[in-house]
Amino acid sequence: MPELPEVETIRRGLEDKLPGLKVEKILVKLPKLLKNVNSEELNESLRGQTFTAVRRLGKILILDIGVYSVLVRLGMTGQLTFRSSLLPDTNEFYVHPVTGLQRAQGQFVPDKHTHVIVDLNEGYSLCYRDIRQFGKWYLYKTEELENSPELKALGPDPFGPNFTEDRLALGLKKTSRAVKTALLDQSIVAGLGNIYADEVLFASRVNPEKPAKELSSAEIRAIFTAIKPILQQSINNRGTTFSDYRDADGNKGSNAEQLKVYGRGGQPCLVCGSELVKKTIGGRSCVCCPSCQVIPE
DNA sequence: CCTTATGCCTGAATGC
DNA sequence: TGCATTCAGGCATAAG
Repeated sequence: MPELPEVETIRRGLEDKLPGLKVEKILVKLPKLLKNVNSEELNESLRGQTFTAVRRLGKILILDIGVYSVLVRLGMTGQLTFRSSLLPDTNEFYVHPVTGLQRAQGQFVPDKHTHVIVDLNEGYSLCYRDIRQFGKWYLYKTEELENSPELKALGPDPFGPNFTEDRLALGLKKTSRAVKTALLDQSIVAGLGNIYADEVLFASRVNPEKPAKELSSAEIRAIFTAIKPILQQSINNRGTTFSDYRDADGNKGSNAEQLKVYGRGGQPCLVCGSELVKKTIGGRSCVCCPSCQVIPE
């Protein structure tokens, strides 16, 4: 599932390729994906416009195109890949003789789960594939972006200037929900999903079930201190691929092998050897160590 | 205002 | 073998 590191990896991949290219036509095969615009309006607004930048806030991808910005939420299984129609649909590693564009093994090929194809000039295209169809697209004028409900609802991005220990403490101290649930709340901190929330809580040795408002200053400091390094490590590894996540070139990330708790329920804790426990907190699965993640002094 | 539950979705894994 | 059930979870929305 694409969380901050996965979305950032996709962003970096697209940033290398999209700026300067023009939108020629957008084919939307799953209309419900578009939340505040229809297919016709999307085409009328963006046709002939040029990509200028690719940004990210939390798990939201922002494609700046002319005076417009497209917000993309990848949901659970969304994939956004850049491809060239000049390349054959094979799974072989391939370098195009003219463009030099590399096509890695396993790169995405359009299928029944491909819901949007953005045709660009130069024979390129941007493809959106989403098996579970939880993704959402929005269209705004860039100047109106800051007033969009989707961005206004976001708390600080961990790599942004507003992410401070005090700000995190403020968010956590106001809710009685389990700290695990609070870390998944995008209005408290934007970008954590189930994988990295579990990893952060393990690294900070905090009990995921502890009500957020009862956290000590030391626990909040530990959580704050853990967040950026864990996300940065995953970005360095190009994200975590369990099943569906792919980067902008269609490649998997390699961070799964670095995970300490997520996906390791029933296996031994890498710190103390205790059996890691999988439980449900706030309706979401959670893996933690019953002996490491006690309430520390 | 707050928290919890539900529905959206498909495919892999499991059960009989 | 095949069919039904369960699970995965980001997030909007309904319900409590």
